[in-house]
Amino acid sequence: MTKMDCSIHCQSCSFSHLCLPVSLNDNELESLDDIIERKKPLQKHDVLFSEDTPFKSLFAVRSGSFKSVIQTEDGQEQVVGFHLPGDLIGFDSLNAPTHQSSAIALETSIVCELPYHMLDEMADRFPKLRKQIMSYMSSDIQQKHELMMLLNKRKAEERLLYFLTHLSQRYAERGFSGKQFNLTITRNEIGNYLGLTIETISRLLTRFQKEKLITVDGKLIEILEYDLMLAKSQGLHNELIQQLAC
Amino acid sequence: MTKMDCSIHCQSCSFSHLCLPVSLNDNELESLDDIIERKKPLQKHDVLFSEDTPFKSLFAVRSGSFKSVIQTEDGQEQVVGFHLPGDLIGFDSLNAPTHQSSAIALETSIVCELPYHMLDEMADRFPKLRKQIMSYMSSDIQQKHELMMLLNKRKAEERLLYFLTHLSQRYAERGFSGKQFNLTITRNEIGNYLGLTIETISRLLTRFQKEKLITVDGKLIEILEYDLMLAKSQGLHNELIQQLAC
DNA sequence: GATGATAATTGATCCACATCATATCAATCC
DNA sequence: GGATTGATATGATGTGGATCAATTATCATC
Repeated sequence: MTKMDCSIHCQSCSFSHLCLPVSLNDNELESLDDIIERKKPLQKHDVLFSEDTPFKSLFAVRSGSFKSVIQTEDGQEQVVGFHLPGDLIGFDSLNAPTHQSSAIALETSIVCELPYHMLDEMADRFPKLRKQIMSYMSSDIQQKHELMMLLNKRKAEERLLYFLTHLSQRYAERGFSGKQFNLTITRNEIGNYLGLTIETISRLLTRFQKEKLITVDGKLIEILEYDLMLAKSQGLHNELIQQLAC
Repeated sequence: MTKMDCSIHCQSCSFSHLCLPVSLNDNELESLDDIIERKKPLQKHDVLFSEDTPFKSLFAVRSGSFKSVIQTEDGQEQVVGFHLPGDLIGFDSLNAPTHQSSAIALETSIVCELPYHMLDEMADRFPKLRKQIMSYMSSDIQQKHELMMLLNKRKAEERLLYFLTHLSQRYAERGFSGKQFNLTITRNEIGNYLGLTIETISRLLTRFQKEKLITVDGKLIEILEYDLMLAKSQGLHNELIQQLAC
């Protein structure tokens, strides 16, 4: 509260309904707000933290977007997540000395830093905060299960359709347009995440456009047939998809 | 404490060092022990809970083993995890009305039931317990990241070698032999988990045996070349593997 | 020990996607 | 403006593992 007035607060953040504040009362929220450190903006490709960075904080995305990547033993990269405003980053490293993944800005972005020792201490005082954190982690685990299914059972077309509809949904939840958005990630990163090559992503985007499911203009994507795309992404048979179209 | 004396306790459990008790003092442990409900043994194929079951408890494996599976939209099954003694099951459902996966016994097994509302309440009184739970969930997330990498970047041979060495390691941690063990899972379930077909698993096991990496006798596996298998599972090139062998 | 049912092996064929090879396009920098 | 670099597109070819098919173990039950 002794900070400069120009600093930004949870109270004024348009994504607080998706973030830790969601379950806190005014009093609790103020305590949380007090421990949060606002950082200066990161530029595209800036590394928020890497696997060498000592684990000291979680981060909440205030604006922009990030990817999380892990390094394989043989030096390759695996994208394990994309983060939009309101998302929390760092849950994979709570019991480790250093971060267990790297977080890299996909565009100019702002994060809120949550020093973990303070958050940890607050979690003991505010049961609701603890529950909220555990709730996030639980959803995270559940989503990874779905992703396992996607990678194991779905073919290229279905994976990319899932990715696009899921992203659309996340944008919509945040008050952005879910129908039209700029990809802040490259086709390479999408492919890496989905276990496909850039060529496959490129070919599929072209095909989806021919099929009038989406329009593509460089990084600008427009979703034309959300319901149909969602159905197709779930491997539903064509007959069933026909029914849906009626 | 008013339970029958014949009931089993955390204090006498040989896997407590891997389970929630690990960070608790005697007093705390007793409180935890008090809320735990011991259940009668489950038989092979018994369902501990399914996706219809209201979420009321976490479960700790006391003996035996389980698989976790999720149902896809189109009715297929996806195995998302295997659980050995000391493991906790149910972290994917903390904020849901019902379980988000099913847990099925792979052999005769015993679980300890941890009623979640009581565990939740205890987590507020015992910071160490809370930290322990969050620590588990964090590791869980981290492991799923590794799994994503495995599914996206590794070919069939590497995936199965990872599975075998990882399983070997987990058995060893629990005081079982890591060199020789009975698979409680079918080749079908291994394939399902690793995104491969049963035929591929079968062929690879035969090949590994010819290459003198393992011996296979039905469900009995013997690990002959752990280090080599681990190196191969990480996609290290043959030259490098040669060096390791020297 | 006969009888199904379930799990595992093994071979032959096929195909979805990777890989390889170029070409195009946009952005940035002298 | 031309050169350079990184992202994208698209065609030709190859292959790892799926799929299909048939056989053989293994296990449970009466």
